Amino acid sequence: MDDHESVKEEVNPAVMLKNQSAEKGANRGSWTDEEDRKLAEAIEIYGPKRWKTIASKAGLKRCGKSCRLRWMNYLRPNIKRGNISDQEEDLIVRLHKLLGNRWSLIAGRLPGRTDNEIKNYWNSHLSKKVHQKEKQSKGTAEMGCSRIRKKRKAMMNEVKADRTREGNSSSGGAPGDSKLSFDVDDFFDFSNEDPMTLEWISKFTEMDDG
DNA sequence: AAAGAGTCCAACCGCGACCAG
DNA sequence: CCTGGTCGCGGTTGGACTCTT
Repeated sequence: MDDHESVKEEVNPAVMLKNQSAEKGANRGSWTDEEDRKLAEAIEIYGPKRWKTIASKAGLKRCGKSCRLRWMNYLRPNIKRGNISDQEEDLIVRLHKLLGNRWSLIAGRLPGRTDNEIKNYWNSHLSKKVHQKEKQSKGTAEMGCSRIRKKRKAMMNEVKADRTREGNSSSGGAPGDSKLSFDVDDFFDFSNEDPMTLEWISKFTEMDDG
């Protein structure tokens, strides 16, 4: 397994600087093609689970976590990279309004996109955009749409109940993470909706501006 | 052309949740 | 029920790249 290590040194010297402070024996920093290949092969055999096993079986001096991240954000099949469309961007903004920084949930609604990519995209593009927009369009919210109200109310009640149930047990964790009794997947499942009915999301989120 | 500033994005870290023993 | 191992998530970092002066 010395192969990829030497490759790494050649390929990315900057990484080695980082590695100097890293724990002994573990590779860190950017992944090489060789490492990617080994990881992909191991996942083909063992499946995208048991990351620690995969890391060792693949002969990678990486932790399981790192392998998982690499797979999820880069090597996974059907992954879309870059070129986030206006439609996708719009959806991200709306979902962020509803969900906050729940990047994995948001990513789940955007096929082929990763939470990391969306998070990065938000931090570098959208957060500024949205802030500007918010300043511009203050006080233009309007009410309407009973479906929105129903869903919103149901959601808020659940969140509220969930929080009191939990008390103040956790300090830093995502609030009510995946514990909502309504099915988030169902809630945001737009697959059976025609584009026109997606309007309700739009109205839903607009209500928050008021 | 060079230097500095700003932006992007891959990867790491820490924490909480989950699960098997 | 408790404990240790593992996984998944969100926040953060820092090197690479691009733009501006």
